[in-house]
Amino acid sequence: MTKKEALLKAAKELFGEYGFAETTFKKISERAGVALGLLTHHYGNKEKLFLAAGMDVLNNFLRVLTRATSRCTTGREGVLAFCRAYLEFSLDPSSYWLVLVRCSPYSDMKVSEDCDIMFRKFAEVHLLLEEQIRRGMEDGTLPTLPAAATAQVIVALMVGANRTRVLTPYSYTVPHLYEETLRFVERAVSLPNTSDMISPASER
Amino acid sequence: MTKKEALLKAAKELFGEYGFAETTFKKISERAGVALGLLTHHYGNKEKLFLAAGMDVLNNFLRVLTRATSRCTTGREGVLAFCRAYLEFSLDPSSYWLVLVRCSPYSDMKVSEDCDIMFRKFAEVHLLLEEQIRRGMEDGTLPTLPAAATAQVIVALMVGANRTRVLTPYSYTVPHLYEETLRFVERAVSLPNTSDMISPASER
DNA sequence: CAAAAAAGGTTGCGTGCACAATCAACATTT
DNA sequence: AAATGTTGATTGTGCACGCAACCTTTTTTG
Repeated sequence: MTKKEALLKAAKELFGEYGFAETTFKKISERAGVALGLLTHHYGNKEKLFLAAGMDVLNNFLRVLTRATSRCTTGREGVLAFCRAYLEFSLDPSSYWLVLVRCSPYSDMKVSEDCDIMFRKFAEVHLLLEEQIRRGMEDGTLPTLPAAATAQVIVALMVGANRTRVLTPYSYTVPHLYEETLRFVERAVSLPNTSDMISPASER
Repeated sequence: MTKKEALLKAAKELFGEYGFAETTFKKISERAGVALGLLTHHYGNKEKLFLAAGMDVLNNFLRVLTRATSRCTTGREGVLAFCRAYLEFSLDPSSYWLVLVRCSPYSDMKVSEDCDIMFRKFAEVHLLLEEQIRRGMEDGTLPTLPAAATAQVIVALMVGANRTRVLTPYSYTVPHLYEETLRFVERAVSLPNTSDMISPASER
């Protein structure tokens, strides 16, 4: 591992633990075991460093989601696989997901122009889910829905469930929040079962 | 308005605009039009000031939610009124909702023991929704659901939808996100309509 | 190939600034 | 005359970032 990589790793750890404002150059360089000056040399300034860390996490995230959905045979399965992969990723410590929860252009940091590439990346996440929804409407596993809006609602639910789980003290959270979240999505995108006794015949 | 109140108002404005870290004593006292020293005199330190601001917002929030749900005649209506009131409150600039979105023990700030009263207040919000769900299961307007978990999921959806709407640049958000969010909830808590052609007779 | 030179990586101390919090003096109210 | 409210200059701290010196690797050149 090069020193540049060690710095990025340390940055991901610390941004996730302490948030943007409370993470200092000193802490990062110490945890990475390199000289303080290397930070500005490699990454310019603190904001750019954060951007590098955040984009790294986001790229892995998108890769995982893409892989998870590509394995599904129906649109409905794709949607549920998307949600499952989202929540699973956020629980994996090695994903450094906390970086995006704690800092991010969403709360802590002032949104600069550079941040736009993060939003664009997030837009790709939405688009991926949107595709699954469209697919589900075509293959008949999902009801007729406004695809883009529904995708955004589902992602919003993932965001909220994740924040609740990760940032709220344990004693205030319900035991099986994620499982219940998935069931909630399933119900919200279930087919109207008016033709309950007809459709089972359509199995191949 | 006393100077103490002016300070709290300015604090709510600025915490919401800039977040905790980027809001300074100087900015606050200038916007409030009072001397800098009054801040520590009245509120002790920055964290306590934030706590005062956040709790003020939270108390109004809980009051609004309570009023909105108390007017409903069924549990299902209560749940939907809760959601509508939640989202509406978050859009009202005079509610200073952004304080809780931008700072909050959820992201920016380090969680101290003092923050616990905020979590307890939030727990009351969950409890309020949970009551509506229980009521709906009793009066038959909602299906059988795990009340506490479902309440937490719905609040999570509110959190996420709100963050998407408020923190994401306009160009990346879908036009009617909130309306679609409400429809999503309606579908997720709808009664199984297996007895579609029987129940319409049960109208009074 | 060796010597020289350039380029890039690495060091940690120095600098200047922005900030939270203090404080002593002054004003107003009780 | 005591208590409480109000002032803003001052203080000390912690920080991001600059910088000059040093080390290591690659490139150039006779």
